[in-house]
Amino acid sequence: MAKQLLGSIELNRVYQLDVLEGISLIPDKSVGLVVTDPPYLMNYRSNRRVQREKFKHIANDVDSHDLITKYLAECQRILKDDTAVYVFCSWHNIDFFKTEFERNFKLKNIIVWNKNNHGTGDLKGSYAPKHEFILFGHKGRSLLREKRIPDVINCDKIPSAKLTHPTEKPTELLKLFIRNSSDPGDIVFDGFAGTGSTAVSAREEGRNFITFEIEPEYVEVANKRLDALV
Amino acid sequence: MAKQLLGSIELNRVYQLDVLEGISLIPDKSVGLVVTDPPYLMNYRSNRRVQREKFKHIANDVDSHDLITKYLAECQRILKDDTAVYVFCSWHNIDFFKTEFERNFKLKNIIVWNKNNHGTGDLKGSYAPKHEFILFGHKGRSLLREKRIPDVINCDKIPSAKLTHPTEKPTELLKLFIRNSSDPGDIVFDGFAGTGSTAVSAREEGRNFITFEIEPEYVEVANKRLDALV
DNA sequence: ACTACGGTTGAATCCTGAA
DNA sequence: GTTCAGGATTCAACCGTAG
Repeated sequence: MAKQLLGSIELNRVYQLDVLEGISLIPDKSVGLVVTDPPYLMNYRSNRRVQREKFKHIANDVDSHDLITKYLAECQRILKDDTAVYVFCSWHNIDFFKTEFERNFKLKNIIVWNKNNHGTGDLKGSYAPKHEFILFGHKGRSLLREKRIPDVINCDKIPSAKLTHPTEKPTELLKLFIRNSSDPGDIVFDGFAGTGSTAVSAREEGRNFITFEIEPEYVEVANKRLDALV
Repeated sequence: MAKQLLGSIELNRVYQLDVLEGISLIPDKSVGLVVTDPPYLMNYRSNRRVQREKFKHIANDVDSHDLITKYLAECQRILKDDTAVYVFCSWHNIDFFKTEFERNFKLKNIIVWNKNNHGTGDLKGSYAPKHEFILFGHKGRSLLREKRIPDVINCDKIPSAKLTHPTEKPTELLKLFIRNSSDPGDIVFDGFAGTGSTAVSAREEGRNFITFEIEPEYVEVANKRLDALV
């Protein structure tokens, strides 16, 4: 297949690049959808030694507020008019993420991803954590393609034995967002690619993608996942 | 039954009073739990004419940020040490409510109330609204009484034909919170009583309550609901 | 195609001890 | 004192296997 270019960026690759460096190469108003899972800024540390030893620490997971601010502004810049944005986050920093999101986009929903299992946490003093949030909004006005879906979505998380990244999101969920807010051939962007779940989802739904990931190990895994699709 | 007093406040009544006026009468560190459903600050107006004509406009529903700020500080003052707080809110102002909540309490969860039916809203451009949030936290450290419950709670909303107040919450949900974070005989506080759902729930769970409501019509309904219990 | 049962897990938090 | 890192702890829900 011939290489497709957008400015100096080649489509349908997982670039090993710092997110702000990479995104600066993308022209204004050129991508059709953003689906992204940035660091939650909560200094995540898995409870399980197996997980701790299996994965690197998550890059930029603390004190990266400024990175998120700049990232969202850049997402706004590169999106075409009348497009959609999906940003994963947890309740711990929902106030910060919502504020930054609303600087750039019209927030339409805080979607709740209701997971099958609940986590650990403060077992005696708190409810069992079972959800994550997805900020959903528009640049301009974007119509949903699928029939109406509620803002609480039940979706199994990936069994830990199959995880390739500590915070990997199910492609089932990502593909739902991609189908619902883009058309075949559109360019989907994710600046925090991890092991490429957004890229894989975009490919499987017949969309193009531009993705960056800073960790070389994850880039390698992402490319293997993509190669396995062909 | 003999009247019980807390300072100059009589327990187990729905007072027709401005919330800040009323709460100022409550002594420091005297109540055991706060479960409250303040105005969401979103200029609520039902889409349905039937609903619009059935209910008065919600008092204090816009430009009451300062009221919420003062209210939460007062809730902090009147709570005993090592107690819990539940504050309903919607995603539209979750950033403001979270910030104000965290000024006064340790936020432990953002509980998602997953309603059975979804609402209307922007049919083509947004996901169907199906949830509300409840900020849950501690003053000091409060242990939950029931076995572990996830932070996504499925609970039917009250059918609109049976609503006595436009934003009435199901007692099933309120009673769950009351059982989980207080003991029989404790005083449950709600400064935005509406038609007395928190009062009814507290009574049914064998707790005492202190509640205020500014709208005389709703106070009357609340008292009828309470009388019907005896 | 069922249920029963034991093993595993979790974007976590608490607690302890060191710096 | 205070912060910080690392190990221990916890249990409802899910998974796989066996019956």
